[in-house]
Amino acid sequence: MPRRPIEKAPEAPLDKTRPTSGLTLIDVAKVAGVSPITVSRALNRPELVSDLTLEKVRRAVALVGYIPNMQAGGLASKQSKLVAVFVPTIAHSIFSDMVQALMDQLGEAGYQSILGVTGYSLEKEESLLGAILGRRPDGIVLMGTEHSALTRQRLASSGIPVVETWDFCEDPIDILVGFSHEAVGKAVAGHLHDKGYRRFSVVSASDARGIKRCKGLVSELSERGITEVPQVIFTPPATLKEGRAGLSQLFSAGSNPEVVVCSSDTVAQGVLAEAASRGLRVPEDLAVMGFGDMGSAAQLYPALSSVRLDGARVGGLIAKVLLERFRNQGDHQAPVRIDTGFTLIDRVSA
Amino acid sequence: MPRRPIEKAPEAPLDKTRPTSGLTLIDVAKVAGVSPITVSRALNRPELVSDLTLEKVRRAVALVGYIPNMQAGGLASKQSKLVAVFVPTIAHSIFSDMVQALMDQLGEAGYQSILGVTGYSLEKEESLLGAILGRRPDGIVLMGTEHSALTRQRLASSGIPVVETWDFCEDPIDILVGFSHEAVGKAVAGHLHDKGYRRFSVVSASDARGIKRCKGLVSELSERGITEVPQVIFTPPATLKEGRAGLSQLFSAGSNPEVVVCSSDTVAQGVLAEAASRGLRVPEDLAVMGFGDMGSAAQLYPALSSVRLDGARVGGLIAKVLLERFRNQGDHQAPVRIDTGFTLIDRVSA
DNA sequence: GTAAATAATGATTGCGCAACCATATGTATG
DNA sequence: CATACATATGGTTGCGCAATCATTATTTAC
Repeated sequence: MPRRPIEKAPEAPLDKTRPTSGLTLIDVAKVAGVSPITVSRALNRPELVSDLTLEKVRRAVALVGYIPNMQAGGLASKQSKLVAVFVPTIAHSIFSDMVQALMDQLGEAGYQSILGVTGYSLEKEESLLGAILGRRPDGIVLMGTEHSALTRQRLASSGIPVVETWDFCEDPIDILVGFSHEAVGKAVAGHLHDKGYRRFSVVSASDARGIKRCKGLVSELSERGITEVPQVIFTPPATLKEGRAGLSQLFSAGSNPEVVVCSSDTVAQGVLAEAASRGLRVPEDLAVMGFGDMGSAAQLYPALSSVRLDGARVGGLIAKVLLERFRNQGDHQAPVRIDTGFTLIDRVSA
Repeated sequence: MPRRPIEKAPEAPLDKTRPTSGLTLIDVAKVAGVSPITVSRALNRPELVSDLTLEKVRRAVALVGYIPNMQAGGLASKQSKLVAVFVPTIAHSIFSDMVQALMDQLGEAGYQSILGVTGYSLEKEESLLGAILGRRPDGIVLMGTEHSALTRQRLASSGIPVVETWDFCEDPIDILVGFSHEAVGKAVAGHLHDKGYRRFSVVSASDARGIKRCKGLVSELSERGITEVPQVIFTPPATLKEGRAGLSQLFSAGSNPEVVVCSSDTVAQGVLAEAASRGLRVPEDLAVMGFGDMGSAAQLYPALSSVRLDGARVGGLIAKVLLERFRNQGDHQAPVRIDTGFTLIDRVSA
């Protein structure tokens, strides 16, 4: 192993700190007997290099165990190959299918994801953004369309492709891939009303999107002549516990609902559990409607009616749009607004 | 806003062609009227800079909206401030509390996390590692202690602090923070046996840790004279569906268990659902034991007995150990092996 | 009052890589 | 046979920053 004689420090301390990581293009180039830049090309644009050279380089890379330093590459090329993804939470989340699909597909294209957990707080989102912009991500994905003024301003002026998702609005920052929560609320109201339900109630988290769905529901019901909709609104995160407590609160407030519309399947599970513990039959005594159609909804007993969002599809769409943007950098980019829609899933519970 | 005319740059043309990302230390330095390196110091080691200068720099940073380029900083300082976290899945996962706590605490110390989703596959883990090592993370966190030979070799020779977690073994790569799954299996067996159960059965995912728990259970039962333990082993991911199917399979195979020990609370929920659909009373007709004590366990009806792992605490411990390592780089590092233990939670279901 | 220590700032260098341009070699075209 | 023209490779430069050393005020010690 060639030791580099340095002008000072004759007793160079054994660098046990960084064995493999000390390797550079130059080391590989020496072994392969080509110039460093040829090694770079062989790795990044192999079509520009002759088969013979390619083979030599590949052999050398494998021999010395070289792993390119993406920090250096990114600095030189101004591409980080990083996408920042902001989610409210990762625990038991309705977003996880979407995030997983997104990460998978970005990963296949050589992009890695850095996750920011905002805890449903716009302030947290803002401070996280400050930290993450330092990494110069090639793209940013945000849940929802509500952001602080500074967040919006920074994002807009950053020149980085931004995707807002899991909601819909008229004035997105950049790219929009999502669905209307008001429309979900209205659709649920219409569907349940058509099935004959009249005494509605809501147990919902107080996050922006839950509130929107609730408003949509109330508005549609009101058009159908129903104005009394008792609601229990709680602070996220949504857990079974909130669901159980929610139903209890409704009863103890004197409500006598036929159907409880919940802001998530998890909340609905809590309502189901509470109903079971009170000996209520579902849906005869009490109907329950979920949201999200997580895998569990179909498997519960009784099977939970819900609203399917197909997170994996949404995640895939986002990845596709982003990768498209990355490919045509500089070109004029047509604005992208995709409504991913939703599907009512009619099962036993409502 | 008091502007101080400095000896140079009277016509410093703020180039608005590049949004925010074009700004460098030099731009800030010009505005602040100091040298670039002083700006760097003011941001990274403010204690070395006079209050007056600090103020000038801060004002300039805010004025121009400068955000340091961490790629460049990392290249120069050989610190990425990045921690790679490998998880089998992020969806509805038992790991999410741990990951969230880990990310939170690392984030407070200025470290961001990059997530790798391995899908319970050692090959995927290996290929992801290849991609992620290119980022030169300052630390790596892995679920479990089973890894491919190449993964182990690469990690060991990378010189990067590695944490293996959520399991325990005798020969960790580097740092180990976890608990013994065999011990969990034995403890569950002992506990249920003491409560009087004799006809055991298992519904478990086939992941390495689930199998270990199963083995521990069987071994302890065998010491207590019980040799017949029907098992249903399925391929991850674990969902309610697997739980329902698992119980069905047990019955259709002619088993008549008193208690079903499950590899996760989610599976247990599935078993509960299947039991409910068959009109079985829990625990009178069939007892059910979960694993993980996710928030939902206590809220189910009937409340689910389980094994608590306290993921948040584990995540916090990992962050603490890692940050400690980062602080004392170069010094000799004592090996770290932490057994985080577990707690049996006795509720209604078993 | 001078030497020594401290505090505050600046100048230079190089981290590892890709963009850009320049330079060989061939290979078709008339 | 010369001009164009593609194919393959190398040289040089700079990305934005922090480490290292050098320098200048400012204070302290005796």
